[in-house]
Amino acid sequence: MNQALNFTITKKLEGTMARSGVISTPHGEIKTPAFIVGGTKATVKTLTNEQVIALGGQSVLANTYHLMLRPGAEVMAAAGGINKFMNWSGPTFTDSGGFQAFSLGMAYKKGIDTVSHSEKGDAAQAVHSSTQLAKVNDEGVKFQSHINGELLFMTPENSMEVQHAIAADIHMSFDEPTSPLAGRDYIKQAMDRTHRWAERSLKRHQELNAEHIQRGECLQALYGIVQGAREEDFRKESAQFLSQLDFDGYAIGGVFGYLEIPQVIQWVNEILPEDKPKHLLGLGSQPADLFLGVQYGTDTFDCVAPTRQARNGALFTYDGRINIRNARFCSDFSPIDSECDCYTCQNYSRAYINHLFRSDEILGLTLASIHNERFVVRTVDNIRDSIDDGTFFEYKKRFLERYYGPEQSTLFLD
RNA sequence: GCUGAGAUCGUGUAGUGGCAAUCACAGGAGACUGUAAAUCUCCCGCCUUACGGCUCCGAAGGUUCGAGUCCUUCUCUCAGCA
Repeated sequence: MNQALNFTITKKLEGTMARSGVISTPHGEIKTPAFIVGGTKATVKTLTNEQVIALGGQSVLANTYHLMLRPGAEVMAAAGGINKFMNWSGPTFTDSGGFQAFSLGMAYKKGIDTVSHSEKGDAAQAVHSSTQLAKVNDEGVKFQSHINGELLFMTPENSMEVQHAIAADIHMSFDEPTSPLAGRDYIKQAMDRTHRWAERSLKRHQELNAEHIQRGECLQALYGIVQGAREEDFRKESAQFLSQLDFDGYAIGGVFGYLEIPQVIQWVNEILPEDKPKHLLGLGSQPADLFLGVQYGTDTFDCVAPTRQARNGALFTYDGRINIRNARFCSDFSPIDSECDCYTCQNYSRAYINHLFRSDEILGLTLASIHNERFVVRTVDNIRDSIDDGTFFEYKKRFLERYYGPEQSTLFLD
């Protein structure tokens, strides 16, 4: 294919921004909407690729910052790219490392989560913190490695160079997400910087793709990242700015939760080119994210929460989330969810998984991860089907009312 | 039987004359959204929504202004010797 990426919309859901489609990459297709599996360090934590495929994972997303630190860009290049390195044959994404400017910067050890509107704990002191491992300036982000303290400097250019060494199918431009505590002045400053970095990312990306052509290699794709926090004018400005640049797709970044999804995503998706794929960065820790994201035009999601929460014992059921460690599951021999088709639910009981967690047995982490990841992957797959057969709103209502209960679910039903 | 060492929260411990309850484990619950994360937070003698109140260092006495701590006796445990 002489194009890095091809996106075909197969069905639009009337009266909404939702659509189903197919993203074609050199490593295969992604049927969208799709949940992209978190594979930060070129591994889906606790799972083999066979398990990821069995739970329906179409594509994985790795992280440039992490792989740059270890094993390093040279090893990734020498391995022949991430697909060969981790033995994954399907489509892949890499995040640019921009998010670590936030998670290792303003948010580092400060109890700032990606959703809250106000500080909790000692977050108020974050602004004056000297413990943060990332500092941003116009040129790039100065990181102190969270592994060994080594100093490194990431720029849009070297993020792209490392991403091309990793050689995923779809890259992200280098960006700066802002803290939920940031004021409008800083949000604007970071957004403008993100725009300049988008131009620099794109330029370096195009140079690197030209080299791929010369060597007869596959082209790689690049998404531009929209920022602007929860500010309507900034979000629209950001979408407008990035629309004029020749990206293969767009990602919506920043830190917000499901309550802001309808507004934030609608603002930008009404402006971004309709025929390009849209990725919602870091959202999908719970069903409301998925339904709202798709309804307002999201084609792909990635989120580490399903696997992280699984490792910490928080498991999805159609009736809401449970903590499998709770005493009440010690002698509960039913599956995590009796309607779930995952390997774990087909073969193991709540009591057994409770025992594995209490005993610190690593199989528990794997079984829990299979379940949670299958739950979100299947939910997005079912959402796609509901777009194709026109039953999206019925499905959404039935799912969310049961999951959140009649009162809370009214927050997402319109 | 003799000698010695011990007995503090469910368990193992810290505390060696001055408001008892440190640390760990076990236990109870919660959080987690582009992974710093098999992590973090809270509770964990009794009562109390909370504020706070009441207990409590094997048992009983004693010394002392004051004892988990010092003394006496007893009970139990462990080790060694018979």
